Amino acid sequence: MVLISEDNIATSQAIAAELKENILAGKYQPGARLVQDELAEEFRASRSPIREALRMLEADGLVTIKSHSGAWITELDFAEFEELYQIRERVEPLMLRLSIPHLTTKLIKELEATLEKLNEATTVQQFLKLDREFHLLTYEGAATSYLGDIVQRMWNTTQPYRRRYSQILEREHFTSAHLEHTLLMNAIKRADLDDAERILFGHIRRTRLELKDIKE
Amino acid sequence: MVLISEDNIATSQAIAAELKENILAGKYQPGARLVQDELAEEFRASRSPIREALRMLEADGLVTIKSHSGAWITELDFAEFEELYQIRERVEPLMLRLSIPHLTTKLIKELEATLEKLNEATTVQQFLKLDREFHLLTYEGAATSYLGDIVQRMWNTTQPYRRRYSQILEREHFTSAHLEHTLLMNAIKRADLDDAERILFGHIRRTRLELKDIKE
DNA sequence: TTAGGTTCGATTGCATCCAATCACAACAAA
DNA sequence: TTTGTTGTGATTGGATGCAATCGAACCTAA
Repeated sequence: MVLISEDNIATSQAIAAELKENILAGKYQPGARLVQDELAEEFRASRSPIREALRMLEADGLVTIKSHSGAWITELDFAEFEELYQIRERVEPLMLRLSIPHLTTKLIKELEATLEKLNEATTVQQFLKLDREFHLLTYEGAATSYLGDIVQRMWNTTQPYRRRYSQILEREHFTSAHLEHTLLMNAIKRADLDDAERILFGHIRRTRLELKDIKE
Repeated sequence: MVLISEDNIATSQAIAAELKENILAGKYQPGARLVQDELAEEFRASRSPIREALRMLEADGLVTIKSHSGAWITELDFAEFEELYQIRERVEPLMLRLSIPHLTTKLIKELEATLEKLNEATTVQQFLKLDREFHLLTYEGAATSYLGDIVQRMWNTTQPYRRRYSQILEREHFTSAHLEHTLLMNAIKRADLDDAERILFGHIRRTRLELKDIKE
């Protein structure tokens, strides 16, 4: 009798998962080449599951495949980065709206704990990690099948760039973020859907514009 | 000297493209099983490119793969269908906004021609085909790298269901659509971004709600 | 009858080998 | 120099064979 249906994961999926971790952790630079043979050796597998894993990561937006040529860590120019933020502005408020009514008290406590740690973060590293954790937690209540994928994908592909750009952000940015996070938390606790949407929209939009300023 | 860089397409890509056409044309019912061996025979290829093609279609949302089990034409329950429409409401107005400023006069003429044909459509088949054509054309000016994929993906996966549900829509629905399309066309010609966004949002939303009514 | 276990055919997943393609360097011609 | 051509090594793409896995029918025992 099997209690937990462990869904016998294929090795291609395991490889994809591990590669994904590595990429998100910043092991590879955007634009870095991924050679099938090298990966095969690294993961002690043949090239077949590697190829499949690369296709999966392509679907996640982490890797870009060019036929007969190779695979690279996805690289964004600033226009693409900006585009992704514009999509986030539209899409994440919807996800938040769908999530809030189903947030359990346990999740809300978790959220508050994360927010507290986020406010005490001293390094940019910590800030980014906890910021991601906080926002994705606010979406936890949304039982979606597509929206969640889209949102995750955008957080994934923009990850290396958030890291890169955040280094040069002014202190002001972080205090604004801090205030907005607190407002968002309150709106969530009040279950005020419209207000929460509006705050989140503004939060993402402001970040986009500040990053754009840096670029110019 | 090669003038058109024909980007030597791998057979896996060709297979993916053809399969995609078939699926969108309704050759397979949602939920239909896709067996690798059968497809391999049909396309006179081995299973390797078939597997890759299936992964690509999975990324397009057209196919759902379950490990060690098989691939099926993606099937949506009504909740998922509704979710996709809610995403469309948020995302397509953005795409329209990014598109309008770059629409050439040639494209606008094409749009008007399509709209005219759309208004004269007599069968549901024709209506669906031209409706898709019209809307996707309005986005043609947007030079996006991600948004376009997302939007296309949603039109793709909901295609069989639009076909199914449209059969039972009231005449009223089509007259509303007709009016909204005309308003949209005018807003586009005026390059009135806000108005265009609003009309499109309402258009998608109304469709979603009418389809929901049918279901109940 | 029904719940649980077992077997077996069908199908997917992976490894290996060979073919196709590309990128780059070396060379030739203007 | 610059442009075009040709070869060659590295790498990806595809075919094939075998192993792993699933699920459904069949059996067994209560």
